[in-house]
Amino acid sequence: MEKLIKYLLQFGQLNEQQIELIKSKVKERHLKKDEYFSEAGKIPNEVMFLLEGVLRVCYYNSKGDEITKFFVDENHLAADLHNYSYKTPSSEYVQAITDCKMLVFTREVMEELSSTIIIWDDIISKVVQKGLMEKIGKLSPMLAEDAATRYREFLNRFPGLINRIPLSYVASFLGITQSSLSRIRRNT
Amino acid sequence: MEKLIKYLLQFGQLNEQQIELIKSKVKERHLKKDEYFSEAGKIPNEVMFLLEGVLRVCYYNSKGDEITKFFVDENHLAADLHNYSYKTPSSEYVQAITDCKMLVFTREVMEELSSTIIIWDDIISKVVQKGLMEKIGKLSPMLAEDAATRYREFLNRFPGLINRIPLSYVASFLGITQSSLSRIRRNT
DNA sequence: TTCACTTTTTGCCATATGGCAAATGTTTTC
DNA sequence: GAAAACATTTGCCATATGGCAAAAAGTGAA
Repeated sequence: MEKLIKYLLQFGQLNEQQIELIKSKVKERHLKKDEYFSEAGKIPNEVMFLLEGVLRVCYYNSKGDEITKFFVDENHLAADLHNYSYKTPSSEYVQAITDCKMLVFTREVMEELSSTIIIWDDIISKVVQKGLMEKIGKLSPMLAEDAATRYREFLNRFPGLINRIPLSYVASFLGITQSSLSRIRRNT
Repeated sequence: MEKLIKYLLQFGQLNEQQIELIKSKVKERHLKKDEYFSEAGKIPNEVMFLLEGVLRVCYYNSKGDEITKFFVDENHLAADLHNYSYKTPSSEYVQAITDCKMLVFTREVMEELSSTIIIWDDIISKVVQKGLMEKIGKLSPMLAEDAATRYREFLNRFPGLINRIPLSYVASFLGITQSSLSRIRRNT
């Protein structure tokens, strides 16, 4: 829980009372490997801060292949922001790749914190902005490189992840097949 | 100028006086085709709202090829947010692809508006958030598709752009060579 | 340890894309 | 309108990646 508070304090000041309020509202949740945090087709009503473990965000592409769109690692806030905001059904699902421990804010809690803590919306919007910029930073250089370079980029941008998750997920994130990734790894 | 105000009002209320202040501070700028809005290596000190024309955001990848990272079209706010915020030199440059008309906020103006208009930061942060989400929406599905599908996606996501810009830029945005793009277009 | 199961690597060949240079088409300039 | 400059397409062949199936390696349970 302290991790979350420390994280939030980077983005704005909170007094003791506010911190206590946040702590009292947020719920801890555990997911086993392969369990789902959220499913496609449902309206996302939660925002989550990942304490331990790794998640993947997935969808099905036009060929019907399951694609790993993004990985979420520790100490990051995660939500399907677009669909959370507009209350529209998500087209992606979020699955635990390893056992996970997370803190969950329901929509009600978010709204309550928003109306109680004057600076809450401001903090969240900074958190979101930073998260989105990081995400773009990770995605954007991917397109213009060949697969081997994208793999090296992945190793740099998600350090430590490679040994914790199946290669098939990494391959689909990189936009190549698992066998191609395997061949790339051989020559590295 | 009205376009800008209309755009901003989507994100928050502004009274007449505030609108006049904004209008008085913002500067209109024109760029001819191929002129630069900003250059790599410099700290970005401006935020811009594109009224007319198309811009491209570019950088050089690891092989030294010039890559078009993104296109900016009309009625969008654009800035190298990360480097603007942290006052670090940009690694990308922004070039007009067609003649452009834009409204420019200097850093001083942004700061002045921020301290004068109570809701300014809030509006800007919403604008930025929406812009980042749109950008991710355009980038993210790109990796998992083959080049022909990416091209069709491009046509959908940037309607009307294809006839206004050189194919070489589109090719580098799609992560393929110009000749491959040409072959894809032949079979469409 | 052995067995069943999952993950990763490999082989084989098909297809997609790259690289380069020439040909063709288009736009600009004088 | 002709020449020059630029943009796009095409041909040729090399290389990268895909698709599929089998082999190999790794993992966990009994």
